[in-house]
Amino acid sequence: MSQAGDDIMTRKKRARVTLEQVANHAGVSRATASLVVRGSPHISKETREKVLNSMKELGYIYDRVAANLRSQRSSTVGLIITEIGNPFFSELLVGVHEALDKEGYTVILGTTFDSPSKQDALLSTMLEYRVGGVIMSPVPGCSVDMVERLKQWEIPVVLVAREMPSGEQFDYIGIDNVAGGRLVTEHLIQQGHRRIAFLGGFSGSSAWRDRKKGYCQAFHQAGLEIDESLIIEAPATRQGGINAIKQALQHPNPPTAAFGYNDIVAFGVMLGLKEAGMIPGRDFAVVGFDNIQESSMFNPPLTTVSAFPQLIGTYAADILHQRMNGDAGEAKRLILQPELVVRESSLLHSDHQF
Amino acid sequence: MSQAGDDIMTRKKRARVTLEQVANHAGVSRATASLVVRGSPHISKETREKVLNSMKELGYIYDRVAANLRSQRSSTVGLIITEIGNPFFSELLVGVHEALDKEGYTVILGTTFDSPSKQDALLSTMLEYRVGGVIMSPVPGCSVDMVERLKQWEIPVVLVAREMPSGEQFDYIGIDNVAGGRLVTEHLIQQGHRRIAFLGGFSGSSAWRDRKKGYCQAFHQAGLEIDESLIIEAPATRQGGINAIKQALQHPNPPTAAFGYNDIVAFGVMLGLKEAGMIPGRDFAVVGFDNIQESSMFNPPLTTVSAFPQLIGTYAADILHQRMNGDAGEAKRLILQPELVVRESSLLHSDHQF
DNA sequence: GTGAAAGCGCTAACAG
DNA sequence: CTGTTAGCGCTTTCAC
Repeated sequence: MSQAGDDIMTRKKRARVTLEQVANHAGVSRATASLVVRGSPHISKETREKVLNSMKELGYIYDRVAANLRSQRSSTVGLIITEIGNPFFSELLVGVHEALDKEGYTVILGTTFDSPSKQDALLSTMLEYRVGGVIMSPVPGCSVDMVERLKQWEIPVVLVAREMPSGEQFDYIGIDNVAGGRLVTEHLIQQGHRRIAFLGGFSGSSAWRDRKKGYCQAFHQAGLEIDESLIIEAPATRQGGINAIKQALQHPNPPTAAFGYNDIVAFGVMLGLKEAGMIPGRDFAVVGFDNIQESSMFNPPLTTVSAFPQLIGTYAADILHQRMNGDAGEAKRLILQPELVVRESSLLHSDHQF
Repeated sequence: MSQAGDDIMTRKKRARVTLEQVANHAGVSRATASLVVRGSPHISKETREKVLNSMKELGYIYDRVAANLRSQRSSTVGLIITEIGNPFFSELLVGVHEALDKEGYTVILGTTFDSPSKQDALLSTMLEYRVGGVIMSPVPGCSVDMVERLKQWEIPVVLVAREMPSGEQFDYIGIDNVAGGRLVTEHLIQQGHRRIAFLGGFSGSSAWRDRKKGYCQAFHQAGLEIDESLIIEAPATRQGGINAIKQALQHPNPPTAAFGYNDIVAFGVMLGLKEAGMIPGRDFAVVGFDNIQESSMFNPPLTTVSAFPQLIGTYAADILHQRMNGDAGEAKRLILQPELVVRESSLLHSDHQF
């Protein structure tokens, strides 16, 4: 449960200056010095300056660990994401970090790599470090048990980007994946496509299920039938996209367009097409999901749907901040509406620059 | 110096189970329970199990904050980078985080956005949180003073990617920017270019100065003269690249090729060229630096130099780990050799796929 | 092998 | 406004 593991620790040899030493040096009590450190207004100017001088002179360093222990508070928050490598999450991280930083919180980072046991371990660690709150993107198929433990200790939890089964009790910020899936698929149908593959990602994730739902809705609304064999699960990576499109192309009645679970998959799909001698955006339409920065820079530029990761992060941080300040209202749900961004990868009639 | 700021804190209402309660429940002393928690081998099997059962039953959570306070150790490390938005740093973060995680450390994250005062504040915060070590990429023009404070408290510091003036006392991991700059420039010269702009970045950063040095070396070795007016400083962003190339194109004797300070700048340069009606890779050669993931996906694919950010992160974490375990040897310098990656953006004679 | 007592550096509650 | 006293939850001697 704890495993101190002596080898991972560092012992400080030179003792720090303590508040007591500062107090002695300044000729006041520890309590007074403490008040000065914390900027209390009930301190006379002279005393304050005396103490501040002593602090400077002795090279005093405030010990937040001790202070937090005594006061039973915390100004750290945990951020748990699945993968920093994915730009969607690194942009989300930017939003969270920037907002929390502004409010004076310190961020402890954890990545699960989609492993439930890793996620549990991270949540434990965060509990052990007495974080004041947690922002997390749960791993697919994650059980509420562990996360409920946090709730039990009145540590607010804000979920981002992915929902959790029966996680209605938690605040959630995400985008409308159903609407996003529908937007993308409607666009492709409007471009004349009838056989549209849905590639990459796994059905374990709520985002996948919702995007697929939107995909299906668009088909139904257009009065078209869905060919389940064009829905191919694969890791949400570039390689996953490459493999998925290759499989799709071997279909006896192959698709003419593909909806990648996210932009990374879509990149893979385009690379796979090129390897197969096809030109994405001319011979085959591709769309993605997320609108990460590089999607506009790909060759050809990728049609996709904006998922506003940074904004999600900012909102999540704001809500967490409110919760940590005592807001005990009902669980909030903030669902951003995605926006279709049409680029060349899905416009087969267009001429490319190259 | 501390500014507790009541509003950023959260008070826990429900008290945690303490080790004392576990000890009582199990009918042993606090000290014994503590030994069990830490997996001491000097405990009888029965006692251990009794205690472990009580822990489970009561829902005990180890309090690392209290433990660290008492034992004067720390298993947290601080990671300070300039910007998470830049893929170079997010890949570096991946390397650091993965390696530290494996060793059981917890990472506190900070970003400076290249602001020296922000960097100082972050270092203070990390000190206040009693981090056991710090990995940082110093802001340009950063003074050693603040960082020396850490050294003074025997908190090991490992510098990554950027050096610090008179920072020889610190471990440093980075790439050979001089060699990288030379590689890139030699390549362009070999392609027949004589007027090569060096765009983006600021001379305040050691990486900039070194890359420029390499650029100059290549010119000298080829017996060519350098035109200082083709060296244009600008923010190391896409927009910076756009602006810099526009300025360069207005030169009475404009360049035929550009070396972007990093890949992001190079992307901007290519976008700027397109806006000016030129086609990068056909009318104008562009190379970057870093070889971030998206450089292979750009249109056209970008010639660049691999800077191995993730590897740098991994090495930095390893060295820090050694330091935190008492390795007090001389400051280490690990300089990775960059590798030229030739792609279409610099091969004017090649035919593109589009 | 286990227990008793002391104390890490700080803040809280109350006096004055 | 400032000082006194107690104690956060844990680890560390040092007994036995």
